Amino acid sequence: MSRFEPREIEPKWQAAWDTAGTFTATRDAAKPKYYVLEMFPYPSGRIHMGHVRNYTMGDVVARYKSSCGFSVLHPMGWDAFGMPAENAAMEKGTHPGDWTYKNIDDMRAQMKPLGLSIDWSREFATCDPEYYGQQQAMFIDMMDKGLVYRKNATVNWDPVDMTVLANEQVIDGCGWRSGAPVERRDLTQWFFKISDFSEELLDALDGLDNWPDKVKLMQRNWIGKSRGLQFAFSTIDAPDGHDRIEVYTTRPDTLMGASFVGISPDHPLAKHLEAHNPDIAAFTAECRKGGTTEEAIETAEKLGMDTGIRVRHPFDTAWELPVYIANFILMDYGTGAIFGCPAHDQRDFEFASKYKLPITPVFEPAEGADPLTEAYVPLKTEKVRYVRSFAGDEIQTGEDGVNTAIDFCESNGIGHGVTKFRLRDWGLSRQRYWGCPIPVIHCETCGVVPEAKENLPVELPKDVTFDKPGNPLDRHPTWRNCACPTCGADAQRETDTMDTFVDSSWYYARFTAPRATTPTVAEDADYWMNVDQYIGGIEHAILHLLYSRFFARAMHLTGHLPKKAIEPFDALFTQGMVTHEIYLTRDESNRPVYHLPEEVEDGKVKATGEPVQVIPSAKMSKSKKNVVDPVNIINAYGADTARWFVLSDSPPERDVEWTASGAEAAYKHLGRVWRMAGDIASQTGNGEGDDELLRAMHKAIHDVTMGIESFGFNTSVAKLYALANAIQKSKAGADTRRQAMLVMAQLMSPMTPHLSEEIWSLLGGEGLIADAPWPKADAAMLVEDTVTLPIQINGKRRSEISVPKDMPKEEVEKLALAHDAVVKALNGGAPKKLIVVPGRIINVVI
RNA sequence: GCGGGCGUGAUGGAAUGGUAGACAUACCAGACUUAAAAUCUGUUGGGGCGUAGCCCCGUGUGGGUUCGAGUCCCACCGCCCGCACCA
Repeated sequence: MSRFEPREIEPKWQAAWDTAGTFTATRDAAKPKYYVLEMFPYPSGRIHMGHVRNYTMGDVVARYKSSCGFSVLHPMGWDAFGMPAENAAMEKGTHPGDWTYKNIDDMRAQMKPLGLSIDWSREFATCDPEYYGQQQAMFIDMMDKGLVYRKNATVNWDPVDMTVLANEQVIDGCGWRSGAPVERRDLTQWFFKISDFSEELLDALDGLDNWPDKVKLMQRNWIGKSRGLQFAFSTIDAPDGHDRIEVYTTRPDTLMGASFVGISPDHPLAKHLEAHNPDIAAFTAECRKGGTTEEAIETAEKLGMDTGIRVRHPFDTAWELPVYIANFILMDYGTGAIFGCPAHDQRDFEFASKYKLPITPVFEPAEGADPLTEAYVPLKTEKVRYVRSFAGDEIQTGEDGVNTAIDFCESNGIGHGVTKFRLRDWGLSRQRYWGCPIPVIHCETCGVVPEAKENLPVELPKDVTFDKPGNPLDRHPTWRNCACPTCGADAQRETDTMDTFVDSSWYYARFTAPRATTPTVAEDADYWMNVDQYIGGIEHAILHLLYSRFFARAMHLTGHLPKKAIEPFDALFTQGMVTHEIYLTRDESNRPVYHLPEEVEDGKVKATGEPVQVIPSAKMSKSKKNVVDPVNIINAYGADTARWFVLSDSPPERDVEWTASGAEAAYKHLGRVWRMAGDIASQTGNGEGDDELLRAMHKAIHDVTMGIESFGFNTSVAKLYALANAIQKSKAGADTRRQAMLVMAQLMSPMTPHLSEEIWSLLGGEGLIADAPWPKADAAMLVEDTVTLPIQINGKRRSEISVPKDMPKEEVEKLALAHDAVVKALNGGAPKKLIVVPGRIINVVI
């Protein structure tokens, strides 16, 4: 018997699948369909272990569903627009398109040896004009439906490079290349009206039964529906046109604890004041330093400046409150102005403490709370006694208090109750080259008009330079010039391109008809949509998934998707990352020097013998050099080993740490299975314990199937280890062992398809294992005749008894009470309580 | 800062509120071998005792609910993800 040689087996079976067209997805009215999709990759040029894990999981589902009789669609494409291509262009002088397509070729070549059951005939890249042209057509349709508009929005501005920076390019408030402190600047930008769908996107989450609760919860909080009071403070000594400051609050019940009014540095009043007051201008300029992310704003030191303006409290016109400009107030949420109640809001508390503003409690503090060191913030459901309530000193829950306050204010003519959402419209403009051009034309007479559909795609010009920062489309000599599609006069193209999230918000629909000359084709979309199982990283829990949900709705409104597809992903699974230890040594100046895993052996750098410091498990990243290249693993052990390893041990939703010993172990196990199959192939004759082995086999069918169905691939793998052990130990006859081995090969086939095909053909299975129907467990073989029940005394396990499976509860109780350990513990007395959970446990309470 | 998640032996992990540690890794011991590798077999949460057995402790920390908690609730600690221009 020769050795287990994946390098011989794997290409052979991949060729066999190709020849047979095993994975070509076809519309088949006679079969139920199943659409499994993994989040498509960005073509960085190298696949990494995270890809291997993601696509292997999808492949397990795809192959399993195919065996179960579904017509499966399992496609692959490339999320190909984005900044890295432009960065490469700047650094290496290559064109972003050339760089991207080269990377795609490289990655496809790295991916194919994995033996994924992908229908490669449907492959596309989002930077293909055939794809983004259809996206432009949809953009125009969305304009027609009023889902697109322009408005000013704030961007990160690098004052040295004179360019817009992505959040990622802002490091500690400074531009990543220039190092200059970033400023916030307003630009006119394109927006999708996702906020029209706030309520709908929120409510529809309830119907997504096969999405993780955590993702739905994150989306709910992101959409952020709230009920509150909007009202105005009247100002004293404020400039003309600012005699009122509109405020939105979700806690109007704390209005009697107001101690100041805060406005955003971008509030119209602040902007008016800074134009006339150099001190205020200096302060707001200070506030505008740093990046635009909410994180940067919220974690910055809380700064405030008294404007000198005062407002009157709505319930007591003699009560005056100061108006502060504060850097933590967002212009994007509510009205850009708040009232501060330091006694019951921690952030207001810290602000009031810093600027020596009064702290006035509205309700009695909680037991043990110290109002001098922190705010008392009751839960919505918590009952509180109001001591300074305008609506009566009552005990009620916080939520009731809010509603009472809104009612009271409305009936007294102070504002009105409103519902607000935190969700903002989707700004899709990017001042960059390598993206889908926004198909719009600026005409002096007609204004901003969409490009005519017959002129699509608006293709990116190839002749561009990246020798200076900024958008090359802006400085291209001719591309911008065009004729107005409405009046024919000379006009100019929009040079903003689309956010790459737009590209990834509808690719799932495009896979159903990837070569069509319309965005989708009705009958294909009808047949294949929705995606039955979507798999990807938890980092996409909010933005990508929310945008896709919005886009599917927009596509339905514009006639590109059926109604049923407005929630495009029926089931979602979020998988964890692949991590690895980090190895580092220090150079002469004590700076860290990172080492690749293959350069390290026994805690020492192979080349120098220098001992390494080991930092436990971290996300694989190039800069930390803790990456394992799947290509090396496949070359050394084969694809089946890599696939088996990433499915073993760790639950799919959790991070998995790559270890060399784990990969070695996976390889050894597959070799063992292969040898067992070889042994069985040459065996004949009868043995003993056939029934026992068959029971183990049926139990494995049941357990492995359950594991796959519930995304418990690690437990399926464990059950397959158990079955391998059972077959190995069994003395059963040759036919039975062969039968068990064939079933094991089938159960393993979604995970290790090449080895499974090899065993299948070796033991005389019919056709390809990929085409064989999934085995069914015989229910009769799963039932045990007797069960062992643990006996607990006062909740602690003390003994156990074996009873027939169907023994009535009363008889089990009798047996339990007669049991030695129980009799001894009772010491002649009677138990306080006797709990018998049939088939589970007995608990005697004394 | 805000939102979400996770935490179990030396290690990865298993466990519809019901025998904690399945299955693996590592270690140790044995078989085979001149030897090593490979392979096969077995042991292994910690502590204790009168050691065929029995007892105590044990799922990040501290409380709570329950006949019974790794699992549910509250607080805390640590780590991870997201925060709207990274993909």
